[in-house]
Amino acid sequence: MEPDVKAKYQMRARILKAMAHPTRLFLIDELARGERCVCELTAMVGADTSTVSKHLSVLREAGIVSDEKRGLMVFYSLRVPCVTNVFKCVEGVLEANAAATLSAIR
Amino acid sequence: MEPDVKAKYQMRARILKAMAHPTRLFLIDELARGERCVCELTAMVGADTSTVSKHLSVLREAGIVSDEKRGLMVFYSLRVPCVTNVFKCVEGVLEANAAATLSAIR
DNA sequence: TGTGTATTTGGCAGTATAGCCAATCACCGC
DNA sequence: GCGGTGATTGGCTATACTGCCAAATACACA
Repeated sequence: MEPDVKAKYQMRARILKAMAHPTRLFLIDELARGERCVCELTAMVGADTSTVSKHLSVLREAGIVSDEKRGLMVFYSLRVPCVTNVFKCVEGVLEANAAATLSAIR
Repeated sequence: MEPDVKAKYQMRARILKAMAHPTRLFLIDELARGERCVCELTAMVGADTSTVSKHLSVLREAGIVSDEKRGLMVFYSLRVPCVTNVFKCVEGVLEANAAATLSAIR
């Protein structure tokens, strides 16, 4: 693989890696519904504030979400709407897997 | 997060995690063009055969690719075509990032 | 049966990631 | 300015991933 091609796939992988975590997928899904502050998200996730904050910063550094400080609170929102399309595909894989398992049993 | 909701996101994350690696993205992209044997892919990637084989098994276990042995060689192919749609979204994020960087400079 | 080729598996060392706690920073109201 | 609240950062340990080498497996053909 040539260096420039490799760089291209590294950039793509960086984005996907940022998404590839259960908590971060949940955060994306929730932010697809509208902006949320860290406190709300922390309550939903049920983990330490610092943990959620770090997950959000991973998503921010990947350019998937953006943050905006208003008073004491920081509000996060989805920056790229199509991210939810990724979910459709992922669920397509899951369905295909389920179908394959089903036909294997039969 | 309730256990069943958590499980849902863990499954999704498993699929994305399988994709989130430069070499594996390259393999997916190449397999989108048609089936390839391990030897071909190894030559293209330029890594050890064992390394490529392990990457392929990660994709297989996630249900993204399927393998078929014919003679000495094993041919891999994309099992779910929509995976390439994910790329479009990822590139959308990359473009948005680039645009943001650009406007920051100006 | 034996040799050679294609692929997988086991094992190891280096690196990265996750999640908690503690400490710090940023901002508001008093 | 001061205390209080929301969020981020630093640091630590446990866990997972990567990529190579070496060994094992699977198959074809002589």
